[in-house]
Amino acid sequence: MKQKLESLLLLAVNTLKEEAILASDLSPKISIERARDQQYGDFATNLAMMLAKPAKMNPRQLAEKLIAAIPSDDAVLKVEIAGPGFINFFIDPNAQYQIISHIHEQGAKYGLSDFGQGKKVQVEFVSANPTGPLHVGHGRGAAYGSAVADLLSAVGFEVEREYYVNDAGRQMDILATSIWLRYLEECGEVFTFPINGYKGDYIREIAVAIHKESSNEYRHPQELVFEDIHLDEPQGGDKELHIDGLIDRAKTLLGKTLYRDIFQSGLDDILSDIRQDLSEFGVDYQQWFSERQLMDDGSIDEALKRLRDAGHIYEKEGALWFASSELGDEKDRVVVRDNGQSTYFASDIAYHMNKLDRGFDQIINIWGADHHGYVPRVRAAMQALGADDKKLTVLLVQFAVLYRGEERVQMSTRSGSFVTLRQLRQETGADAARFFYVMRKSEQHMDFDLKLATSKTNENPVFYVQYAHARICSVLRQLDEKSLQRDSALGHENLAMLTESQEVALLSRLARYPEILERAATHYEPHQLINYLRELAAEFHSYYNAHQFIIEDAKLCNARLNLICAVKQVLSNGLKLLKISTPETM
RNA sequence: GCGCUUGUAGCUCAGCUGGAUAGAGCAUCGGCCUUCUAAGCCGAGGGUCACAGGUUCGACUCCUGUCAAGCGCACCA
Repeated sequence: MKQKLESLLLLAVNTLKEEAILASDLSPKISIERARDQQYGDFATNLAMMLAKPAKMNPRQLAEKLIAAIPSDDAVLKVEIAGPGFINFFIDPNAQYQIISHIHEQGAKYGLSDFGQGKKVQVEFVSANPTGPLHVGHGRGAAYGSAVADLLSAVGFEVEREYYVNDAGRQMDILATSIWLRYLEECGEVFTFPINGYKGDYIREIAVAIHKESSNEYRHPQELVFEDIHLDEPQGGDKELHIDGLIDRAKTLLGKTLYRDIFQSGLDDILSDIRQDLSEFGVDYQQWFSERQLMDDGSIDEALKRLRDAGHIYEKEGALWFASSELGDEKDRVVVRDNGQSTYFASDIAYHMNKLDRGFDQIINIWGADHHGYVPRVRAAMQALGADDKKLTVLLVQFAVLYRGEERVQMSTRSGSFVTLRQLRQETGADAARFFYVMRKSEQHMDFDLKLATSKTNENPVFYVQYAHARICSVLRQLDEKSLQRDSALGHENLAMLTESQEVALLSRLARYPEILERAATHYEPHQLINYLRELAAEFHSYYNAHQFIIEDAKLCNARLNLICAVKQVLSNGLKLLKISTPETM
């Protein structure tokens, strides 16, 4: 419909050009909007106001001439000038009714499009370090990332969802060492657990499992373990030196193979937990990409070689530096430390090189907002690798600040004191959790009140939308109970009887769904879909309270049933896209 | 100090590429169940869109500055 109006307006503009009212070199961008209010018709354009200046005319006068030049069309009932010079279009309701049969024909496919033309898009999200279970902070990234991916795929992009597994580096060594120490405690060794170790219960569980399987294979007396280790912080030492000493001790006492065993069982255990957690949350990945693989298969060396060949690498103070400041970063970055170890950033360069090599048209990284300072250096790396950094989109998700009522909840993975995503799901249900996370713009700071979200009663808008769906199902059940049959053909013939204000509003709302999907997808804003569903539900509830559907007049009854079935279909399509359930009773 | 993000009703937030009288939910107040689920509906009150300039026919929206909040400025990941 929008396109139709656009072409009509274009014809009008051309006519005015021929009449020399408008300069012939003028090629205005015609924009058609949905009218905000029914009194302004269905669609509106600001074209006259845009052209007023170049045409040196009063906008309203120009609007009159434009309207006169618009060819008549069956679908357009009338065209009006309003306000400072808006041109409002009133669409023939008969044209609007078609949307209902269209929705019934399309069913679950209604709203999907091939807008993306099969372009390959990779969405990488969550990618939390596998050092512990996901907490509620990761939940937002998970819900947002998967919603963005699902939206893109709904509008015709070929989407690959990926989790980057940081299975290398110091944090993982701390994890392995923490597990080993807990294991030693299981064996009966007595010592003070390092302040910088991971203290969560899950560490002990992993240790217990290892102990059960292998008994004392990894055991060493604590005197040997702690001999000559730098003191921990409470003893007046340095917690970082203390833990690093213990890591080295674990590696030497255990040897490469046994240390790797512990490391690996910790990683496997936690990663499979994360995988299951996400899957239960409706988040599934096509790819789990290992950082260690990049190190092992020489990708990092290859990436650094490419940077060096392109002249972006130099040596200083025993370390290798990437000259990222020449490419928009605020300073240069170390890629290989003076001890010969490559940095996390070096892995990331290799990782993005790998992404580029896989031939994606678009790479989307979803990061926590605390990583925003990291964006320029990754862009710099992409440019240095000879790639177009426009292929990269980084979407930042602000942290959800947790409250329990008025009180702010402090969280730390290290100390093991945090609310896990799993706990949240169990308390609120996955539906409410997803809805809540995605309801807000991603870059908006978000207060997540656990008390509110876990209070299962009212207040949670997810119920509002689901309730609309359940109500429609209930109406259809009533038909059965009254031994009535829905006659959709009869309804179809009588759609023109739908003239109540709520009915007209619903028709226009239903027709908007595909536009909303496209906009939500291309702007990476799933909350727009949520808002749409809330509005659709609100209009339905309003309709429900104002009018009866199951009535004596079979024609009107079936017309209304066709309408609410279309509403049910769209609610269902939208909720399913967001991986939120569509209950038939509540 | 520099950078990124944010600032809209008492609270939590929407506001589509700049458009017509800035909207919802919660909270407050008043109505609606002998009729398809009251987890609902109808109505009322509540706003200097942080502040000050600028661009524009038109600014919550774009630009500049100020103020405030969060985050980031490692040879950590």
